[in-house]
Parts: sequence; C-alpha cells; structure tokens
Amino acid sequence: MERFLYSLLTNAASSNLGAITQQTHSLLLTTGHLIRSIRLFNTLLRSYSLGGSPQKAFSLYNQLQSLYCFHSSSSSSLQLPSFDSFSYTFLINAATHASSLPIGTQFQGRGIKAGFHSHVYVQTAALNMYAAAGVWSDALQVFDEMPDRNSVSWNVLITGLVRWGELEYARSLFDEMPEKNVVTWTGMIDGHVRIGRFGEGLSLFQRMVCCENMKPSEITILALMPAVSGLKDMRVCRLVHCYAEKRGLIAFDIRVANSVIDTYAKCGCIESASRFFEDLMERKNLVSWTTIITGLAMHGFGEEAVERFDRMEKAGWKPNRVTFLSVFNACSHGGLVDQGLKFLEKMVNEYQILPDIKHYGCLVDMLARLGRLEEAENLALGIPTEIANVVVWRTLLGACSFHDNVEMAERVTRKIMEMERGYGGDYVLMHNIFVGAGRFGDAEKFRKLMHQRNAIKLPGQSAI
DNA sequence: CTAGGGTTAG
Repeated sequence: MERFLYSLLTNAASSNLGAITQQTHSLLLTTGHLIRSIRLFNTLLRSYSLGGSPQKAFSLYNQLQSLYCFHSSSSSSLQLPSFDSFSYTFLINAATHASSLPIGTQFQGRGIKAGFHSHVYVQTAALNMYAAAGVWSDALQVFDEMPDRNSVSWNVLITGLVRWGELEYARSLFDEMPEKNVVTWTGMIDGHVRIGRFGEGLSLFQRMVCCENMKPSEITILALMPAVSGLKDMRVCRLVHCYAEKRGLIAFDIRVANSVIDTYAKCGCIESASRFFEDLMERKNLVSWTTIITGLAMHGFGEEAVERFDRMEKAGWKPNRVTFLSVFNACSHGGLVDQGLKFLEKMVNEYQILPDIKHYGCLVDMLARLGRLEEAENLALGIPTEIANVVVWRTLLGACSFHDNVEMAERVTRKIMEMERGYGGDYVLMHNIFVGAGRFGDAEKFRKLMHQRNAIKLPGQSAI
C-alpha cells in the first residue's frame, strides 16, 4: 500500500497533476497513513511544492504540527513520526516557489532547531530560496556557514547570481569552485548570453567542450543558441546544430530542435530553418510550427507562413495565442491584411482566444502600414483600457507620419500624451509631421513642449 | 531529496 501511494505521488509531481496529489492526500488522511509514515508525508509535501500549490504544503505541515501539540499535551501512546531533513527541504522549497521569504525563513529556523544546521540538503534549499529572491546577504551567510557544500550548493548560488545579472560575482565563484559540472558551465554560458555577451558565451562553450571535456546537456544548447542568433553567424549555427545532432540532443529533446529552427531563421537563413523543420517529420510540435511561422514572418514570407498555419491545423494542432501572434506578424510583414483579419476572426470565434495587447499591436501595424489608417485607428480605439498601452498608438503615429495624415497624427498624439508624456521620440515625430505639413508654428509649439516637460530624447533620434 | 531559458508586436 505504501509503495503504491508513493509511486502515485511521485508520478503526480512529475506530470503536474494537482488533482491526483489532492486525492492521494485525502486517501492518506482517511487511511491514517499520513500520520504514520513521514516518508509519505514528505512525498506529499514535495508533490504540492512542485505541482504549483505550495500553500497546501504549508497547511499540511500545520495539520501535522497541531497533531503533535495535541499528543504531547495528552498522554497518548500513539507514536508520531517527527519531521526529518526531507520535510524541511521540501517545506523550504515550497516557500521558494511561493516566493514567501518569511515562511521559508521560519522553516529554516525550525530545521536548525531540529538539528539540521549543517545538513547539506536543508541548507542548500535555504540558500536556493535566498538566491532566488536575490537576498545576497542571507544567501552568502548560509553559504559561508555551510560546513560541507556540494556542487548543487555552488550551482544554486552561481545560477542565482546569474539570474539577477550579478555576472562578476558569479564569475569569481565559478573560478573558485573546485569541481564544476555541466550545470555550472551552463549557468555561466547563460549568464553571459542573457546580458548580450554572446562571443564570451560561445568561448565558454568551446572551453567547456574542447578543454574541459565536459558533455553539454540539452539545457546547455538552449542557453547557447540565443548567442548564436545574436552573432548571426551561420557557420556557428551549423556547427552547434551538428554537434547537438551528433550528441543525440536533438532527438532527445524537441526544445533543442525548436531552438535550432529559431536560430537558423535568426541567423538569416530561412531556407535552412525550413529544411530542418520539415526534416523533423512527425516529431514537430506546436512550438515547432509556431517557430517556423515566426521565422517566415521575420523574413517577409507571408504566404509561406499562412501555408504552414493551414498545414499545422490539418495536422491536428490547435494554435495558441503565440501561434496567432506569429501569423498576424506574418500577415503584417507580408502585406496580407485581409488574411490577417480572417485569422483574427478565427482566433476569437473558432478558438475562443481573446486578443491581447500584442495581437492588437500587430494588427494595428498590419492595417496602418498599408495605409488603412481609419481601420487601424478604430481597432486601436476598441482595445480594452485595462490592456491598452502606448506602444500601439506609437505604431499608429509612425504610420500617420509615413502616410502624411496630419489630422489623425494629432488625435493619436493626444492619446499618447494621455498615457505618457516623457518620451522625447513622440514630440520629435509630431514636430516633424507638422514641419512636413508646413505648419511651422505648431511644430515649434511641440519643440517647446518637449523642453518644458523635459522629455527624454532617444539615442539616435534627432534632437529637433 | 537539492541546481540549469523551446516560440511572443514595435
């Protein structure tokens, strides 16, 4: 029985099935297993923590804790198992997932009282919590006071620093770390890539593979690929692709395959992206389709993108909001306005997806860039105020400038000013529109207004 | 038991 429940919970955690976890919880309560086996209790904690309901982990703890209080005050003969290192590890993890530092700190304290001051797993969980929250004073205190650290302890700190952009600090720890593993190297690559130091990210990858003889994982490739895209180097793209292929990472993880599609497209070779995409055959998933549509859109191949969308639907895939955004973008860049509007109808009516601000932005751009300004303006006016933003109106203002519609430009600028007054580019654009229309007095007014309001000018934008 | 980024407007 215990073994069965255990495997049920382990599966529930890995496949994210909150309902199973919950049902097993009730079952354990009624059968009394929960208060007899700390192992089952811990597994349940872990399931809640991983399954996105950390609050339930806390209440489960509270339930058992109050049982303890009750039993210690009465002279019951029932022997209750006590919390162990696993319990505190999972409870602190639940607090990390709930982004609740106060609760986590409490569990850390209780873990220490229970004698786990020097326990690697418990303390690493605490370290992870502080690192995830970017509270470096506490993170470093835990790290410094750990009598034994393992590679996970180091990696938690390094990857935490990386996520918060503290690359210099991460780097010094990296150099100091005795035995780096694939997670360490991946973390450092990721750290360089995410702040745009693509060349250094790539060098680290080279060092990792060639000098250190370390085997990159699928995550390493996923972390590296944006660097390849950033460098726009087809040679490197092919090299990394071949390497991933040879190491079996593409067959192993569809995410790697999808990032290869994306990177070929971003390196400027939509043909390679498309060929690789087609070669995936039946392994393609929704993200693969979305990625190739995005790539085709980037390269202005509207018709081809639409063709992929249709094929995708025929293959039985249900497009999501990202897929629709991609195809709108393709229609926008390919000048396929009426197709785009049909896709909007399909999204809302057939798939019951409400457009979000990015969808609106894309569609407004699509209409506006072909000069269908009234339709674009009406669409923009129909955006629910909760999600409206200045970017959409700015797009429209750009189109008004391009198509010399001064009256609409004035209306649009008024809208923009209701939302944001401190962006210099808007004043510059409106000024230039007035100049183009020969309305020099109005242009001058805008120039003055910009200085009055001390609006920030953009780099690369003329300062009137 | 503890660590690591698939696609997303202008």
